Amino acid sequence: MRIGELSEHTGTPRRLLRYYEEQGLIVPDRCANGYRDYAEAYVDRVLQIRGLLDAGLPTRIIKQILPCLGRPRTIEIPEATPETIATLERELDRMTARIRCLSRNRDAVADYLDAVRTGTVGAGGG
Amino acid sequence: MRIGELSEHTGTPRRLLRYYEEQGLIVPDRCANGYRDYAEAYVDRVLQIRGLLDAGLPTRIIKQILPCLGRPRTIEIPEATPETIATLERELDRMTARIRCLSRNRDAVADYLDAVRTGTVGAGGG
DNA sequence: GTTGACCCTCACATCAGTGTGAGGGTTTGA
DNA sequence: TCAAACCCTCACACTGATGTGAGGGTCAAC
Repeated sequence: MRIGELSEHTGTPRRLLRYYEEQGLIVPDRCANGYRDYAEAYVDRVLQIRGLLDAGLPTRIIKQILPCLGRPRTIEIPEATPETIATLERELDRMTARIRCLSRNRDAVADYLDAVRTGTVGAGGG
Repeated sequence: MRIGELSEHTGTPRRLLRYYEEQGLIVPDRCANGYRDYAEAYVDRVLQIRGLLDAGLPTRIIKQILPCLGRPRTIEIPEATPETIATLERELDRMTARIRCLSRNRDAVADYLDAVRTGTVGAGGG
C-alpha cells in the first residue's frame, strides 16, 4: 500500500511515516516511480512504534527493540551484537521502572476519581 | 532545603528544578533573600515528576495529576473541577494504554533476551 | 493535454525538556 | 576586604517529535 493508505489505517500523518523511515524504524519498498510501498504488516508495526513513542521511548531505542518483536519463533539471534544486548538489558530495566511508576500513579488517580465519584474522602463523606 | 541540596538528593539539575517550578509542578517557599526553600517532601515529589516525565507524560498533565497523589486519605475533593475530572479520566485511560503497551513490549524484549542467553531459538540453537 | 489527487524531497517552524552561560546578588570564612 | 560557593533571573541553543508549506513529479480521468 502507499503512504496515504497506511496513514489512514494507522491514524498517523504522512509526515511521521516519513520521519520514522528517516529514523530507520521502517523501511518500505519503493515503486519504480519512487513512491513508497508498504507491506500489510506495517500497520501493526506503525501502531507499535507510536505506542512506544507515547510511552516515552525515543526512536533510537525503539529501533533497537523492534527486531525482537512480533516473531517470537523466528528471532534472529545472529543479529544481536553484545552491544545491542546490553542496550536491551538497560532498556528492559527502564521499561520496568516506567511500568511501575505509571502503575502506581495510575492507581492513585483511579483511587482519587473513585473518591470523587462516591463523594467519599475517607473522612466519612461529610 | 535550598536548591543545591534538593538537586543532590534527587539527581536533578538545578535548571530543571527551576523549570518544574516555572511549569507550576512545584512551588517552593522563598527565603527573605529570595533563595528557594524546599520542604523535605519535595524529594519524593521531584522523583515522581521525573518518573512521569520519563514515562512520556507532559508537565501540563503531570501538574493535573499531582494533586491526587501522595495523600490517599486527605484528598481535597473540592479542588476537583469537572474539567479536571474529565482530564483525569482521559489520562487514566492513556496511562492504562501506555502500561499495556510497555508491558507487552517489555515481555517481548525479555523473551528475546532469554532466547539469546540460552542460545535457543527454537531452530535448535544453530 | 489539462485537472486533481496522489506522491516526492527539502526546509523552516513549533513545542517540550534540557544544557549552558552571562551578569549579578548573598553568605561564609580567611 | 576578598574569594569561594552558593543563589538569582534572563536568554540563547540544542534535540526529538511533529506541523506546514514550497516546488515539483506521476497518474488516472476527463
